[in-house]
Amino acid sequence: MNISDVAKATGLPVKTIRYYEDIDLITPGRGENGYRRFSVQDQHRLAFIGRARSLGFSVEACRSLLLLYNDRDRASADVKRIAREHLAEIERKRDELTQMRDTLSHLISACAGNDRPDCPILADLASGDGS
Amino acid sequence: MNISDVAKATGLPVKTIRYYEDIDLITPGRGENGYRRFSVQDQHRLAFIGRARSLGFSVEACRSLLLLYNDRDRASADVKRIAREHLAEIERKRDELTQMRDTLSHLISACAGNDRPDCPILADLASGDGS
DNA sequence: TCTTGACCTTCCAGTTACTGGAACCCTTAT
DNA sequence: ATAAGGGTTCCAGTAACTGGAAGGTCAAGA
Repeated sequence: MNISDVAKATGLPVKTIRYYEDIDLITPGRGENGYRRFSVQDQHRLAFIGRARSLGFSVEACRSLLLLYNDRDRASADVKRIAREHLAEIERKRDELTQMRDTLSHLISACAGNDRPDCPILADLASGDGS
Repeated sequence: MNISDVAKATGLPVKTIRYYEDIDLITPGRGENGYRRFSVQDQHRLAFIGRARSLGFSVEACRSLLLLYNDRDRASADVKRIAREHLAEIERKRDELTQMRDTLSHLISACAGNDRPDCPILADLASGDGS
């Protein structure tokens, strides 16, 4: 399979797949013409990465997860630890966004949004009293 | 005021303040020794930026907000529009994180986390059936 | 006066995970 | 023969800093 076929199959952009090779997440073979040739394992690996990325795992976390995936002697505890750390980070970010959303929607609803200059949003940014 | 004083006053790192000068968000004066000298307005501007950033506004959005802030003829509608667009983006990201959190916490609770190799987290990443 | 330490300066490189584009080669069909 | 539509490499850019090196300045103490 050529790169665009795998791109279609995995939903990953061609550029991204080349990038993953660049950082040694995958090592597809090469044909005589120099084209990358993707095996079923390569595809599988890319799909794995794509799903891990869609869960927000960093590329380095994906690397660790792939190592564990290919390690028949792994302990599920190792996987769980990585996932837990990631979950904690997700929750931290989500809480941060929740806080932003609450503050911002509060300010937005207080703003007339007309052609007059007085604006509680700017007032808050200027004073920082958070009222 | 020197840069470290302003850093203390605004809570922004020294490096960040220099960076903001670099991208023309602020233009502090200079003393004879070449040191930056921050006026009260500079401080005010930096504090404004810091608060806008903490609400997740991009640096470019901060630039727009500062322009509106300094425009006595602004319409609050312009500010509100920027804030609304930003809020929509925040909500989109938050929803994405929520989705990730739900999936991930589901997988984590299904994983024994012991020294055995079988792991629903890896299984899901490999198969993508999302079960 | 000298020195020490804490400031300050600029400039360059690295971070994350791609993405766009240029310049060029290969294949297939007309 | 040529044109379209693959593929290749390499370089640069994104966002918003951050770290570090090399070096100038300032205030205080011996």
